[in-house]
Amino acid sequence: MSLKNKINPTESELEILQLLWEFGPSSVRFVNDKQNENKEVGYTTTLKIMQIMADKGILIVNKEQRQHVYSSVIDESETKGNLLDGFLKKTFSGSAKKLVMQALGNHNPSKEELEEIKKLISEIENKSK
Amino acid sequence: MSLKNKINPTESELEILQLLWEFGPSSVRFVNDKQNENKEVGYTTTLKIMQIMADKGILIVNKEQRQHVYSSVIDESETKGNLLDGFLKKTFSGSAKKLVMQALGNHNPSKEELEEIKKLISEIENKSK
DNA sequence: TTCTAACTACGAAATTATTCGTAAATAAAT
DNA sequence: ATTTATTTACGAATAATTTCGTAGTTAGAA
Repeated sequence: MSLKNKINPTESELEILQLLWEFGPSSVRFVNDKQNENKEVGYTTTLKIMQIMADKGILIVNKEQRQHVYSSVIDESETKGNLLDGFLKKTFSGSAKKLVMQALGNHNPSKEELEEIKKLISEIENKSK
Repeated sequence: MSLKNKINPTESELEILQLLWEFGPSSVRFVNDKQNENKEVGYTTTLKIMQIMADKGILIVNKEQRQHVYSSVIDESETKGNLLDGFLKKTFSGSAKKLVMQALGNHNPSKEELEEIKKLISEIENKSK
């Protein structure tokens, strides 16, 4: 994909994407059940949004069975990268540093998390040598 | 402020807040001019949103002069922290680590940024000793 | 076969956020 | 003093997203 097709899922679209990324291709029923573990969401609401996503080309549908099976077409980390980018611009004037520092400062990361991050930093440093 | 008043500015509210945080108490005209350096925004649009924000208690207005002067009531880093929190939940299942790693991985931070982040990490590590 | 339950299709209502037009008030300029 | 420009007030139009009701269809159970 050469020219970026900047996909910006809405909030409820993202919610559904997260489930499809985690559990793979799923029926509306399955997705709706998962959503209802957290908060009440009407079945037809989930259906409608998944249909809209399919229209937009974010999902593809397999209609061979009566229970249609939906799968995500878009890549998880690419999409999250885009979302992060937008959030970064809007909230931290595009500075990853500011965001990272706010994230680290606010969230009391565990020793293990810090270790992983330090590891990642040295990897990045080594790559650019 | 004891019980969190979870303030969630919308996108255009945040845009205005950023300006008020940077430049301090300002008139609608000033804010609107700043906005128009980037993109066209109607004057009454800016006015309306700032009035709404004042209604919500996000801004306070000084009406002594004809040009009302608006100031932010909410704290910059607290608000950004809240926004980050929400974004984190929605997009990275609340894991600051995932987000930080995505941010660092995606944004080719400069050597200086990495240094600052490492410094911050050691500060956090020392604090918890 | 007939009844019932589950599913899709569809459109409209509700919600939230944003934009804009117009009127009224005030100050500044001529 | 009259005109002109700037500002606030207000409500309505627009837009985007989400929710929901209802009808029609299909599959499975009785």
